[in-house]
Amino acid sequence: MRPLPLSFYTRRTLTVARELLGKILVRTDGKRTLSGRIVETEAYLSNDPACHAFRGVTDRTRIMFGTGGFLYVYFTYGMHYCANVVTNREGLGEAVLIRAIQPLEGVDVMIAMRGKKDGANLNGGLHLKDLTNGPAKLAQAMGFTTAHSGADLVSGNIFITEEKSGIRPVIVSTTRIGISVAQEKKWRFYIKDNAWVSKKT
DNA sequence: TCCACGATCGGCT
DNA sequence: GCCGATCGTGGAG
Repeated sequence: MRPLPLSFYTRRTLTVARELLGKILVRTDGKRTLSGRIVETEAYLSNDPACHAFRGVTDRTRIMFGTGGFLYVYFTYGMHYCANVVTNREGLGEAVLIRAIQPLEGVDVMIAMRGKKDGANLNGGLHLKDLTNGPAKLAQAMGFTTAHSGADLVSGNIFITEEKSGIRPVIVSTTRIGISVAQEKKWRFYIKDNAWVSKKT
């Protein structure tokens, strides 16, 4: 299980957003490993008014202006965290939002992180598909907060790796969710027919 | 300083 | 389908 190399991230953001689909997002502490297959992403570009980096460098967005291959986590709506992958070259300010993953390893831990009881039968109102089918949900399940913003995805214990099968997923591209500007750009990508993709379209 | 708003979610109708 | 929670961020003053 090797992290994707820096060269994966330092390409065009739309390319990275598509190619992240089917890859495995991993967080490990040496004891437990949490992982999930990335099934939905959104691209945010430097000339894009919906992008956090659009208005230039701030304390929050500084990491986006570095080189690709780092994690960017932001806090929103007073209660949620969302995880992004910084892409392309230094100085641009581009990233890919990870919108949904299909849980693989550490499902019991993810359920606990999501604050629901009884991982055995999921009868507490939490269905398995609701565990990580949204950007704030997967961040909570993986335990990502702003403390992890800036994490090095190439050499750290949070990383992305190739799927073993190497199967190329069927990709759908459509408009992004939850933005008030640049709504026409079809920069949301997801794996067709995957149950973990977020519902809204 | 102040203040409007958000790359969301879950509960309620 | 609608609405409230809840607070960091950044643009305005």
